Amino acid sequence: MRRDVFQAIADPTRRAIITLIALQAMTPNAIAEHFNTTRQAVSKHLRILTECELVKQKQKGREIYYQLEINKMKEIDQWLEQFKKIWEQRFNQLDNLLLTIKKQEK
Amino acid sequence: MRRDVFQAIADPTRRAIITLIALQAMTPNAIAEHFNTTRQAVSKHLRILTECELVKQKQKGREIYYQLEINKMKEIDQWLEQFKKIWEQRFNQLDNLLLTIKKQEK
DNA sequence: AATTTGCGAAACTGATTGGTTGCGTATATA
DNA sequence: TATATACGCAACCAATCAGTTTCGCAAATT
Repeated sequence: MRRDVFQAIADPTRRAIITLIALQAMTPNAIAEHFNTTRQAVSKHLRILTECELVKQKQKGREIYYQLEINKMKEIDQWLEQFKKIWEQRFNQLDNLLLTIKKQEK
Repeated sequence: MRRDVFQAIADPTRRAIITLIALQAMTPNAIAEHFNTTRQAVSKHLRILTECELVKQKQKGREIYYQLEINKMKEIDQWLEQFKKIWEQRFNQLDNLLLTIKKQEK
């Protein structure tokens, strides 16, 4: 089963959860109250986020706090790196890609 | 139906296609030859990529070249911005988030 | 000790997805 | 003009997914 960071952030609810717990670890119930959804639904999202190591659990009595593994978010940034090179290059210099396409078009 | 950039890059094949056409516009057949898949499968991915405006078509006779809309990739970067602030802050200063959690733990 | 609360896990369901096959159309070539 | 090629689109199928319901367990409260 594919379960990586990109799969994790594909879902808007999961992105909202990530943003929510980025600054403050929270329990599934607390997260669910922020959206219009049930604890179980949130719990499922959290499981996916945990599986791909975007989120970490912290047991505190019978409560479980979920906190963002911010370092994992860097993976997305690293993947974007290759495109950043392209768009920065375009900003600074002649647009080589368009030139290539123009040539193909004769 | 949710069809945004994040949904688009969730699929590994689509990420590969994006990387492939980033520097060089290509036809569906040419793309398919790069992977072990059929033109139709690639075509479906391209349709999704087109729908969320990550990719643009360029008709050239009976061939259709697909080219990456690199500007759209910036949207992902913009979303990451909020987390970049956090991880840079952590690198430079005291880790406020962990402090908060520690406090919660008494 | 009994009840409530917070939670994960499993079972189920309807929606969505990725991929294949087949068809129709337009361009190129013979 | 007949054939081959490049392609999009629609139909189909098996796999997966998101969300709900139900259950059981463990910690907290009474």
